[in-house]
Amino acid sequence: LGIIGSMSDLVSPASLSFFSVDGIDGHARAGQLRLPRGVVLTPAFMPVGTQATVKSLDPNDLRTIGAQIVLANTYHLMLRPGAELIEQFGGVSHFMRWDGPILTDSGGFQVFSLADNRRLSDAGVTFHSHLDGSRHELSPERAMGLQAQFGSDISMALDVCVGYGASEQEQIDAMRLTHAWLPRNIAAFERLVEETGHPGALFGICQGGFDGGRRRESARFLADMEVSGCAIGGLSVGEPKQVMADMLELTLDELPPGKPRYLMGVGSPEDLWNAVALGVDMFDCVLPTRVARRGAVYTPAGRISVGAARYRSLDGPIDATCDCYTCRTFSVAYLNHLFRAKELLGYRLATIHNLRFIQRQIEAMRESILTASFANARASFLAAYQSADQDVAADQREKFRQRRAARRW
RNA sequence: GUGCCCCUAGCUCAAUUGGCAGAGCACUGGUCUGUGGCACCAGUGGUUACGGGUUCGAGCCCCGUGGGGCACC
Repeated sequence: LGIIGSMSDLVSPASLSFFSVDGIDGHARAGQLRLPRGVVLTPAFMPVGTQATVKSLDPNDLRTIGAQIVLANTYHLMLRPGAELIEQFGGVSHFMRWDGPILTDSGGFQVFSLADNRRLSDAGVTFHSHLDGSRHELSPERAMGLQAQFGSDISMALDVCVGYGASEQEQIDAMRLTHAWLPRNIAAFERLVEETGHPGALFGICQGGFDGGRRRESARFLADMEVSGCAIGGLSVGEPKQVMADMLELTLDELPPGKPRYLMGVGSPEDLWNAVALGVDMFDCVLPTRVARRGAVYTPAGRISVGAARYRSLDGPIDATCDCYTCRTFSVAYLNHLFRAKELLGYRLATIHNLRFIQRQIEAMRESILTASFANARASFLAAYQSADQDVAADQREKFRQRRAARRW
């Protein structure tokens, strides 16, 4: 089949193993990740269920879509309903009746996105709840404890993320704290494994902002650490796509091939194809679910707004090649009606379609890697797929940033 | 029948002393990347009920017509 096989050793702990098969096309890899609650085939996309639910879907929907693992969020769940309650109910998986693996984000991203409301120190981060203003502290040790209470299959290290516009000093400080915290994340995690028998795995995160040298430095730092997987943080935070690709390539160059690489917060269909080509194994992103709730659905030709006037009376599915429940059952005209009427079913049907669309891309990538046809598959996808206008997106981001800054005064 | 009030974008309403006719919703297009998001960005849309008059200038003042509302006969 023209496959170059490479199998790395088990990466600790015993509950987690990873091996990958390198395709002959560039750096794309197909692999398998064993976790306490199941096996994840890579490349993998993790739907985001921040508050222990993928918005508008239930676990049956997720299974039908082909989701393998779901992401939940430490920051949100610690505030509501609280880690003690979730622990009483047997962890996030059992609480939400998703019997597959879950990954929990550490809250590091919220330190970034809630920037108005937090204070960083060497010890950790202090922030005020967006729900009731109450004060909370998050440290590497606490983040690990919470994620163990959540019963996470994969815990994420607490890191510090900065946006694209951040100053040189902010970028340096974020990396410094991320590095300082990583050994503490690991020590706390290992202590929990030993004391409570927590069966999950820990992924570390590298940062580095948008300086190539720092990106390499941070990736090398992470590469030497005793973690089960390596996450790339601080990308897809407002930078142009080429900048992200450049930073990603440098980073991957330094990461060990024997561990899964997780690109956090990505992405759009074209980003997934491009990042897999560079050697990424795992992704999560709110984009497919968020845009679905605004009536934007994916097709092989690009994203369309299903509520647009031109679809008012269109019969037939969103995408004739799609096998999802929505496409097999409903016309575009009906979806158009649901979005115009703001009916709840619209959110669910569009979310099902978008997640299935992404999952089918992921499956196509894996299949093409294993049959040594990834480069062709990627080229034909990208040739047909019209991606969203990045100039418009950047323009709007800038307007939003200015408005927010003005409000702050 | 008499008196008073009202008529401005598709809808609900602003418009300072007479001085560049606006907003929200709706409509049209777009954006969203480890989810403080049912959000955001932009755009179309006007003979200011109609006809006269005063004025450099009228949505605004005056006269008439039409339509609607309230009160009293």
